Amino acid sequence: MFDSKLILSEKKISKTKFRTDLLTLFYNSKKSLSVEDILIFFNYSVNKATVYRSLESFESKGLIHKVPDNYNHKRFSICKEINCAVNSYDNNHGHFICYICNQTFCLDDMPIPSINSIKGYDIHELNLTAKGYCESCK
Amino acid sequence: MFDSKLILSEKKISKTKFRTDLLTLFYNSKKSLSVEDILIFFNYSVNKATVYRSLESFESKGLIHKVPDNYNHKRFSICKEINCAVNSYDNNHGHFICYICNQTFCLDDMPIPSINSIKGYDIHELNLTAKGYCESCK
DNA sequence: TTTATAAATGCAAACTAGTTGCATTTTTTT
DNA sequence: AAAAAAATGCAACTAGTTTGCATTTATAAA
Repeated sequence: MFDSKLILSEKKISKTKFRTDLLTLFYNSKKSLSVEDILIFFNYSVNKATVYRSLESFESKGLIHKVPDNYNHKRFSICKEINCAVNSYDNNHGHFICYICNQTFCLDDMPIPSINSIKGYDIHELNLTAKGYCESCK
Repeated sequence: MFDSKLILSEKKISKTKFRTDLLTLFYNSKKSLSVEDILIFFNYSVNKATVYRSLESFESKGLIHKVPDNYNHKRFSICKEINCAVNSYDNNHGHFICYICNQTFCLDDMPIPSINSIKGYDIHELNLTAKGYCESCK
């Protein structure tokens, strides 16, 4: 299992009640989370600026990674790897966004092809995003 | 060559001076265009609301297609196919965004693998976006 | 060509996600 | 227990985008 407080310690992030609960929420959630999802979960008892700042902290320490979102809003998933690539979409796998529920899923089974360059472009990152109907919505 | 007025007629879009010039700009541009790019080109002589509404019109008629943007701003390219998939990124090819100039290029040479489903997800669209350094910036 | 109908435009105001400054509180370090 | 550092709440702000409405321009009908 995971121990949110221990993980926050290791990453040198202050163990406030909110950040501990937020990290636990990420570990327990099978879904990616938007700022709105988080505010709803905490019944708007936390300030949105705090949410944004916590997410930025978690992301910069490699605890969570950005995932694409149908509305181009900020959305994150827990990193399955110990240390995620910082400040970019996790580039190990593709993502899937459902037309109906707008949920973003990590497709661990869909590895991204490794292409280093094409027609003169020097490629450093490659993101693969699928859209359609997820298991519960189709 | 192309005839912007004829194309607007075919798509049943009013042939105003601005829309004709805008479509011509798209046809002449090797680059994708953001709202800001367009405002600059027209020296801010057109209202931004008009730009947004024209882009929406062009996109819904399949004349232009959305491309990914480093800042999540609206950005479009002319459709090379006669009828683009409406209201989505053109899904025939990948896109490349340059770290330096933030320009988005269509990678016609990078076809997107055809995957219909994976692990229970019903895939209807697949977008591939690369980032790195473009020819002029590297 | 004139008339009427529909679509496009400009402007200002509104909307919304996200950010920032600052005073206060909480956590960590010593 | 005291000092230093980090996190929080709040309000104000930013910037891209959208909307309502009156006016102008383009299209279709007579």
